[in-house]
Order: sequence, then structure tokens, then C-alpha cells
Amino acid sequence: MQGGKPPRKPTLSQVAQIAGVSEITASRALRDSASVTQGTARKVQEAAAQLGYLRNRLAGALAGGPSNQVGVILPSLANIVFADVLKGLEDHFEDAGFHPVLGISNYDPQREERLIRDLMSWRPAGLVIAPSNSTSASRKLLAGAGFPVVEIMDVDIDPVDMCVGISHHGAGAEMARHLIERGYKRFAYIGHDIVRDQRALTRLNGFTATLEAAGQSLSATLTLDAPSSVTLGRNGLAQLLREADQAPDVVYFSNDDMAVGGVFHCMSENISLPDQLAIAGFNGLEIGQALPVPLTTTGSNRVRIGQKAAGAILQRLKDGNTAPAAQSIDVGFTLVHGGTA
Amino acid sequence: MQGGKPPRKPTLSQVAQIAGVSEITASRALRDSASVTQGTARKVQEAAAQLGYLRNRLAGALAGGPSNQVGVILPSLANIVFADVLKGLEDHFEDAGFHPVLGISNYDPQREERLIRDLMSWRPAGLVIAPSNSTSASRKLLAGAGFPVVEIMDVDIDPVDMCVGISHHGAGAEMARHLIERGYKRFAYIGHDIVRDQRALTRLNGFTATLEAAGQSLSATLTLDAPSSVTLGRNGLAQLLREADQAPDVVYFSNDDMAVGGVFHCMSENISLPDQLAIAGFNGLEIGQALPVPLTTTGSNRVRIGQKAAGAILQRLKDGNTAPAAQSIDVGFTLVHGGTA
DNA sequence: CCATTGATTGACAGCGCTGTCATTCAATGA
DNA sequence: TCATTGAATGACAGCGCTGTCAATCAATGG
Repeated sequence: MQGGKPPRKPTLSQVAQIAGVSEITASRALRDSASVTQGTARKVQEAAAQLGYLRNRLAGALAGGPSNQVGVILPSLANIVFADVLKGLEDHFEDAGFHPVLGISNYDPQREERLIRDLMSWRPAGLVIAPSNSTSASRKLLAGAGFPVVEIMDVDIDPVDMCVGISHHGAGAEMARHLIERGYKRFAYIGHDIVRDQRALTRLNGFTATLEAAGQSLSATLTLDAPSSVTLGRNGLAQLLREADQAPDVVYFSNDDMAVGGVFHCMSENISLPDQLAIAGFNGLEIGQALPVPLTTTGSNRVRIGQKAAGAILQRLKDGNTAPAAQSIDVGFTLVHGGTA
Repeated sequence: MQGGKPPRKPTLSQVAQIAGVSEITASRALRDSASVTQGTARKVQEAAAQLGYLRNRLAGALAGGPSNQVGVILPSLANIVFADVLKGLEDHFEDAGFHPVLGISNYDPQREERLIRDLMSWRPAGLVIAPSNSTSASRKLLAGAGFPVVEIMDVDIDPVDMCVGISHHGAGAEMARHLIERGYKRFAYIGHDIVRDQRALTRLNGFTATLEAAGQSLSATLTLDAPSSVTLGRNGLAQLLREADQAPDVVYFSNDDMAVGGVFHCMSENISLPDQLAIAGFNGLEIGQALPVPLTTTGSNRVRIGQKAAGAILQRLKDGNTAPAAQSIDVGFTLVHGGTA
């Protein structure tokens, strides 16, 4: 950059001129060489190479061509969970030549709404969103999007278009059933910033509903107003044990990060797992399974969710408007029988 | 979607008409309400709201307006390392209203080149790339990009424009120095698919160069032709110990995933760390530090790299063409004195 | 030999917006 | 009072490409 104004990039019309064909023929040759004669295709490609031509998809998309961009809105990247989902999305999008355009909502509905607007203003081919208490304006935007929209993570919702995920209510319920069956009696819960993380709350609801149906209940609940982390879980368990009138015999944590923290507290305090205290988490993270005593938790198939979501978008794009109406894909969860509960 | 053709979205000219102003005034009111009278701004905003107008940035960018998209090319998302980098990028881009457009090269130079073309064809405001043996065509593309380009992860390179990272050669050298100082004599190395992961190779080069300068050398080297993983590291160490004529007293692994696998092998075989065998890794992942005996490793400041890279792009964009020429930002690494070496 | 067919190619118009420059007009000071 | 200034607004043109439909032309069969 010598300070001069940037030299204009070569355009399609220049390529066409050199190749001695019309602009539209050059366009076709470059996009799908099978739609023109072999000779024509070669001439055009040579001209493009000679000029260092680089397609301008801005113009292409504006003129009505397809976009290969897909909006992706996730609440956070601080935690491996959504990185896994993103990986799953990439797995399928990359192969199809699509690119995620990323926005992080930070669990903030207002920010999420702004992101939806922002990403939609690029007229993407589709949108994948892990919703965070979406505003009604957000839902209205998505409903009128005019392209496929997939809401991911949770299937306990009324999707605007499609959704892919698991039943968090069901996951909480299943864990409650497992713990009841194991004979635990004094249940406690330790959670993180649950106002923002709606899905953790849904799990808790499923958990307590099942306890109550079995004539049991939570004897202690601690929710901490901060993002989930190992440290938060460790401190949380310390606090709960300190403050509880009667010690619980099992603690359900809002997720594996928190639960691993709980395990660490037990290790450092010589509380034996699961005899003296049992611990359960959610997600099935690798770290939980790599512990000396593997964590009892619920596997949440995060990568799978991403893959299925990408697949749903691509399928819909291929089918055009003849596609089936709103659908919900449940990838299912699995109870991981570790050694901590 | 009733099967009819998608209804046209409201356009700026419709907004302008309703507001009773010219198109360009409406455009200005919507982009920067301070550039028009308060009253005008209100009228336009009301008209836009009434119509459900959604800005079309495709048209805007084509007409010469700025883009808020930034191409981001990473080799993989399978591993927390690049998820961390992406988080760092997001931290700064999100606040500035920029969005990463993601491409995953899978450590494949050809694929990387295709991605560069693909992302550049959207005329982004900048590009961040963790290079994977970039082809000369790739470098040429980047050199003529006309927007800021940051190559990340490694500063031991000749950057096309800017670069942000650490010296992997230096990191390998530093670990060698540390291990020599500790008195280890029989050094071994276990690595993963090093043909593709060039940076791991650079660390190894720094490591061996330093050993040799001190009159030492690697007594055993095992490189496995697969992506790095805990399992690969575990099996690798088992294989190395089985095949080696003389057992090493310290093993340098290509990264923490691999090294943690090595630690697991030692645990299951009752090999005491670090007396019987010492282990060192690279990255400073949380899991390594959460082990019963924390891993000796090199902290690589991944989130910081992302943040600095985003900052460099944003700064350059603000400064316009008057910006300083090519620069290299070294965020530095830190030796993590764990208990395994 | 001529009508018919399908494959190639091209003309046209316009996607929706913004940079650039010119115009308008009220406010200001000599 | 009139020239001067700066803010607000507008006219114009064009960014680079692709969908649609029409035109062309060689190959085919009756």
C-alpha cells in the first residue's frame, strides 16, 4: 500500500473482453464450466487467470445469485460446548462450500436481536441460532426471513422454522430417575447464571418435576450469579456443604464444568465419591470422563447437533420451497454411567 | 412458506418515499442519524419501522460502503486451541460490530487456497489466517488483497502484511533449556501429524537445536501420522517405551493433548512422574493444569493472539492507508512449571 | 431437402445501495 | 443590507454481476 488509492480489481467484463465472449458467457464459464463449450470455458479461464480475476460475490448475490454464507448465532465461545456445535456445523457446511458468519450473543436477548438484524442484512442462505430468550422482535424477524432458519440446542420449544437439539427437560428428568433408582434421598442442586442460561433452567425443571413425581424433593439449591466454570462449581459445593443444615447425599450440577469443580472440592477435602457424596453433571465433556473417577453425566451430542443443523439447512436449500414444513430433529441424549453417582 | 415466490423485501427507496425524503437522505439517516436533522431522522426511522425495512448490506458494500465482515481461516476446530483463538477474535470484533466469516482449512494448503479465494470474493474488510504451508498462489492473493491481512500463531515467518503470535522455535528452545537445566539426559519426542502441523515441527526444531547446542540430542523420536489426541499420546508413549533400546528419562510431546495422554499411560502403568519419567507438553491447556500432577508445559496465550489480531485489523481500518507498514506482534509464551518435569 | 430440436450464446435490465459533487437555505458578520 | 459560510439535502451515476428471455446454429429425421 503505497498510499495511492487501491487499484480496481479486474472485472468480469474485462475477462469477457479478453476471452472474446459476452459477459454473461464468461460468468457462466466461471461458475459452471459445463454450461458452455469446452473451448469457451478454457478461453475464459485463461483470461481470468491472466488477469488475476477474482469473482465478486457481493455483486453476484445482489443480482440474484445464490449466497454461500450462513449466519450462525451462538451465546458464547468461552466454553467447549458451543465450539463443538460450531465444529459440527463446519463439518457439513465446509464440504458444501458454505461459510458460517459468526455472531456471539453473550446470552443477551437485545444483543441477539441486533445480531439477527445484522446477519440478515447480508442476505445469507440460512441462519442457525442457539436462542437466548429471544425477543418477540427477534422471532418476527426470523419468521419473515425468507430463508431456512434452525434453532438449535433445545427441542422443548416452538420453533420458528426448524429446530435441532435434545430435550433438556427430558435430560434433567432422566438424571433424576437414575439418581432415585440408585437410592439417593437428599438431593441438592448447584447451578450457574440460570437467568441467562435458559436451557440449564429447563433441565432443573425436568429434574425437580421427576423428583416430586416420586415423592422426593430438592433439599438444597444454590444458584450462583456467574457464568459456569470449574472454580464456580468448586466454590459452590464448598458453600453448599458449609451452609446446609443436613448434608445432601447427591448434588446435581448445572453442567460438567461445574460438576468437575465439585469433584475437585471432594478430592481436596477427602470426601469419597460416590459413597460420602455423589455428583452428577451434564454434557459429557471429555474432561469429565478423563477424571480418575469418571463423571456421571448426560452426553449431549453437541457435534451431532451442529451437523444435523447444517444438514437441515442444506437439504432445505436443495429442495427449494417444496420442502416440508417446520420440523424438529431430536438427536437424543445418553446417560453416562460414570463412577461419581 | 406457502410455495409462492418470496415477497420482495422493502427497499430504501420505499422508506424514503414514505418519509418524504430522498433515498440518499434516508440512507444517511439510517446509517448515522447525526448526519441529518433530528426531525428527518425520526421520520425516516418511523417509516423504516413501519415497513419492517431491513438494510441490504450486499448492495451497500457493492456500492462502495464499508463491510463489517472479516474472513477467518483456521486449520481445525477439533481442538480447543483454535476455538480459543476464535474467542479472542470475537472478543474484539463483536464489540466493533464485525463478524468473522469462517473457513476451516483442515491443514490442507490446497483447501486453504480455495478458502482464501472464496472469502476474498466477498470483499471482506480484513482477513485473519492461521496459515498451513500456504501455496505461493495463496501468498500472492493475500499480498494483493487490498485490505489488512493478519497471519496468526507464529511470528517466525515473513508475513505478507501483519502477523501475531509467538515464536514456536523459541518455545521449543526454551523447553529444551528448562529440561537440560533440570538435569535430564535421555530426551525423547512424541509428535503427531507433523507434515501438516508445521508449527509443531518448528517447536521440535527449536528443541533439538538447543539440545545440540548443549551437546545433547534426541535419543528417540516417534511421529505418528494422525491428528493429535489424548489417545494418540497415550499409545505413542506405550509404543516408544516398548521399542526404545534405552528408556528415555524425559519425553517432549508435540502438545498438551498428546502429553496428557502420556500422563495417563504413566498413571495406568504406575510409572512415577517425574522421577521415573518426566513429561512436557505445549499450550498450557486447562486440562493439563487440572491433572493430579499439573503438566509442565508452555503457555501459548491463544485468546490473546486472537484479540491482538482483531485489534490489529481494526486499528488498520481506522487509520486507513496511512497505517504503518508490515508489523509483527509477539504476544510471548510462558514456561509453566508443573510437576511432571 | 426442409422443418424440428436442443445446445450455445447474447441483449437487456436491474438487484439496492452509496460516493461524489452540486444545490439550497438559514444564520452570521461587516 | 448583502456577501459569506456551513449545514442539510438532493441528483446522478454506477458498483459488478446474474436471471430471463430471445436469437443463433449445427445436427437430426422424415
